Amino acid sequence: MLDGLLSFYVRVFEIAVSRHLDDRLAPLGFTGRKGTISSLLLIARHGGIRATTIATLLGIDKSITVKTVDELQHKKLVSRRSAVDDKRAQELFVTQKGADLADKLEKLIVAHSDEFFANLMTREEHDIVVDIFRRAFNRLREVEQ
Amino acid sequence: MLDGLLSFYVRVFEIAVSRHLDDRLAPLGFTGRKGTISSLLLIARHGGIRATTIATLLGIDKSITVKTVDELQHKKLVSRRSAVDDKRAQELFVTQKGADLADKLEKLIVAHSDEFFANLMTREEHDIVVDIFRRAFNRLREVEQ
DNA sequence: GAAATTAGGTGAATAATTCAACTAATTTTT
DNA sequence: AAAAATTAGTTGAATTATTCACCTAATTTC
Repeated sequence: MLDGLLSFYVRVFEIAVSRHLDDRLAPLGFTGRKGTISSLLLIARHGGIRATTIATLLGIDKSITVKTVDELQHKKLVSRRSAVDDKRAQELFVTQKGADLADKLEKLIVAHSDEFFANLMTREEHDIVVDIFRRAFNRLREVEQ
Repeated sequence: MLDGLLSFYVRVFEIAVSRHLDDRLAPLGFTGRKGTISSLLLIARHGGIRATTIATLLGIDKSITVKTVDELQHKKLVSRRSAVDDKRAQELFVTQKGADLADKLEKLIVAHSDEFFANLMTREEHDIVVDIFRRAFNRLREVEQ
């Protein structure tokens, strides 16, 4: 019944994978709302990215992004700089501390994701799913424009 | 960076697919917390299922399940009946009204899931992913026992 | 039969999300 | 070029969801 439903699996795995990541992160004392890590990594890799871009990329409300960035800035991981070409816009950059943490987190998260799914599917299956999802994700972002 | 991460895609698609379902459900005036629909469908298809089973299946806290069932019962969609073999346990059943709603919802959700992903991947890709996830899901539930 | 575990449940604390509203900057219209 | 509409970021309140510790009663385990 819920058996052939991709939406169901996406939900269930989201819950399970989040829990797994929390377990991995707990020893590091890292805390933060759900989109915090994704946001930090996005800023680390795309210096100058804007809050709105993060919001549309992750599919969340922009007010959440603002709160997330506030948090990251308060921890001195991220800085805001107003854009020269648009004084409304704030460009986001990681600090050195933020860059270091992003590197650490990225390694940890790649390991976590691989480990979590390694128990559940073969490497080939994993790569097939990633490939399909990657293209689907790109299409999703096009559609939502 | 987040690019090859299955955990990332699972999260992003969970957000997007939930939103899509909410849009589809809104006209029907159906409201309920996140696991409400999954719970109702599980009870409809597996009459006599217990709250704890739902909780472990969906990977959520049992207190959430209790609240969800309270809600469903209050709407006269579900009834509790204490099990003969274990007086602590409550077996869950749908009422006629619950069964009707479950049928309606199931059709709607299958349509929603198919429609959502049809825009993002081919039918073959969809079926490949479902197949992999189905087996992964079964393994996940084994592991968690 | 005592001790430990399990099912269901409660309620308070915490966290996350939504939403409407606001300012200031920018773009579009007229 | 002034007026109108839109956009980026932000705030705060209301709502919703989740976690957690704890409780009772029933059942197992020892």
